[in-house]
Amino acid sequence: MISNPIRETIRIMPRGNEEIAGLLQEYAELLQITGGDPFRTRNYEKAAKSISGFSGDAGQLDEAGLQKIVGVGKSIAAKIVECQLSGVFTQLSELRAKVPEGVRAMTRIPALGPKHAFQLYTELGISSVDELSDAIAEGRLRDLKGFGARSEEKISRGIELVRGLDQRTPINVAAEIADRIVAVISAVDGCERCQYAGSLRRFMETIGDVDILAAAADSAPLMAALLAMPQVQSVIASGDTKTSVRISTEQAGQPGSIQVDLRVVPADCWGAALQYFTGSQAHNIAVREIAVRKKLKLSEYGLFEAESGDLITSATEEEIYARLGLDFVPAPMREDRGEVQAAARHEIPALVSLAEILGDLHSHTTLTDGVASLEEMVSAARAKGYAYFAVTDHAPNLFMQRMTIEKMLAQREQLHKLESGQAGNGATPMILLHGTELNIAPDGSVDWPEDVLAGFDLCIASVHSHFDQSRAEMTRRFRFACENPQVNIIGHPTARRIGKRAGVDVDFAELFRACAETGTALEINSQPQRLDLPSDHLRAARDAGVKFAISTDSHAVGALDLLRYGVGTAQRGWLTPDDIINAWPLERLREFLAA
DNA sequence: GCCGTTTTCGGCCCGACTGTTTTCAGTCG
Repeated sequence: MISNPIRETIRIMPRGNEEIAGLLQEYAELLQITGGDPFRTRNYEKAAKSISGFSGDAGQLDEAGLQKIVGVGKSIAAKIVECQLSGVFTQLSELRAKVPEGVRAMTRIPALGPKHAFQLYTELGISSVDELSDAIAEGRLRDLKGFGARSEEKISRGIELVRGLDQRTPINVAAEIADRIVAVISAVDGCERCQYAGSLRRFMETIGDVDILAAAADSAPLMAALLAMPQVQSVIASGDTKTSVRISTEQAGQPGSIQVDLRVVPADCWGAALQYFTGSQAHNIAVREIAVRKKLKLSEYGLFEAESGDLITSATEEEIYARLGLDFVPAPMREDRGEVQAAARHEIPALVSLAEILGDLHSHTTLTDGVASLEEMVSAARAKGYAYFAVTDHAPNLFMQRMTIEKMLAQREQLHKLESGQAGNGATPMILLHGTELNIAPDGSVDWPEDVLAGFDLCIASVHSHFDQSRAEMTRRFRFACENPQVNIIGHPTARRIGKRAGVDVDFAELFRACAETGTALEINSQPQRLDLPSDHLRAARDAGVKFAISTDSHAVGALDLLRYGVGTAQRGWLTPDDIINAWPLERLREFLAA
C-alpha cells in the first residue's frame, strides 16, 4: 500500500480551545439553571472565556499547564484532562440528563433567565422555545407564581427576536447607528457630553447592543430625544438614568434591529461612568476586585472609600485607574485577558493607533473587481496623507476576474506615470507600490512563475477556494505559500466570513512558525465581515515572531475608511507599531519586503 | 470552584429597572 504523507501526520487531535470552552460554558449554564452556587457558576464561565482566548492549545496541556491559565484551578484542570483522555465529563452528562437542551435555548430569550426557564420546565413541562410559544398562546403561564400578563408579552416579543437570524450586528453597522444617536443626543439642550461605550468602543467584531453615555443635569430631555427617534421600534425599559430601546438597522435591505441603551449621568462622574459602561463586564469585575482589596468601592458613580463612602475620584478614567495603582487600560484591551495584571505591573504596551498607519497595502481597482479606477483609488489614498499605497489587483487563477499578464503590465506602467505625474507640486509625493493578490492553490502554489512575481513590489497570497481541506492539508498549503520567496503577506488568513462562513481549519502554531521563519507577514483585513486574522490569535502570532499588515482590501474609495476596524482589531491583540509593517517608514518596509 | 504582599478559609462587583410583589427576586449589563 502506498503511504499517504498527509495522512501520516494526523494524530488523534485532542479537543481544541473552543470545544473545551464550549463544554465549560454549557456546564456553567446548566449549573445556573439548576440553581447551583452562583460563584461556582461564574468561575466556570470565567474559565471558559479564559480558555477561549488562550493563545496556546489548551488541549495539549497537562493539569499543571492548565492551572497556569487564569481561572483554571485544580478541579477544572482535572475535568479537562479527564475529558481529553476518556471523552467523559461526568458532571456535565448528569446535568444534561436533568435539563433538556431546549430549556437552555429558552434562556437565550431576552427577559427570560435561567430561574424562570427552569421553573417553566419543572412546573409546566415546557422544554423548548416552540412549546413555550404554544403555552403562552394557551394562557398557561398566567397562573404561575412570578408570571403575569406583562411577562407573557415580554417573553413573546423575545421569542420573535431569537427566531430572527443574525442577532449580533456587524461593527460598522452598529457604529453608524451609534454615531447618528450620539449626534441627536449631543444636540439636545443641556447635554454636556455624549459618546458611545460598550463593545463598540472595545472594537469587538460584532455588537450585541449599542451603549450610549451622556452627561447632563436633567436626563429627561435626552431620554425624550432618543424615544422620539423615528427608528425606535419598541421601548424595553425607561427610567431616570437609563433607557433601553430597540432600533431598526437596515443592512442591504435586510430588516434587523439592535438594542440601544442610553445612560445619563451627572457630568462630574463622567470618568467612572465611562469606565463602567465600556466594560467588558469581566474587566470591570477584575478592576472592582482590586478596588475591594484596597478597601475601596468602584461603581459607575465613582471610586469611594468603602468605610466612609467618601468620594475619591470620578472625573476621568485615567484618574480612576491611577488611584487603583493601575496603568490606564485602552478600551480594546478590556477583556480580562491579562490586561489588569499587566496594568498592575505597569506593562501596558503603547498600542498602534490609526494615525501611525503610513499606508494601505491591499486594494483593488476596476481592472479586476474594484469599482473605482486606479486614478480614483490613488487620489483617495493621497487625500488620506499616506506615505505609500499599494495597488494589489487579483491574479489570473481567480478566473472570473479575467486578469492577464498584459493587463497587469499595462497597470504597472500607468501606476508609474501617476507617480511621476505628482512630482513638482510641492507636497511630499506618495510612493505607489505595484502589488498583486495571488491565489493559494490547494497544493500551496500561486498564480504566476517566480520571475513574473519578482516584478512586483509586493505580493499578497490568499486562500479563495477549497476552504474545507483537512487541517494537515491546509497547514501544508500555507507553509508552502510562505516558503515562496516572492510572497510577502498572507491575506485574510482564516478566510472566514463573520456570521456566514467559519474560518479554515489550520494549525495556527505551525502557520505562525512558518510565517516567522520565512519573514511572511499576516494580514489584519479591516473589512467588517472579515476582521481576519481575528484578534484572538494576534498575541500568539506576535509571540511566535510574526509581523502584520493592517489593510483595508478596498474595492471602492469609501472602503479606505474601514482601516479603523483593522487598527481596533490590532489593539485588541495588544499590537504596537513595531509589530505592524505598514506603520514603518518606507525604507524599513522595503527591507522587509526584499528580505 | 478559584484565589491570596492582610488570608490555604472565607470571601467572591455593583447598580438599574421590571413585574409581581406588600419587601423582593429575577434579569441585565
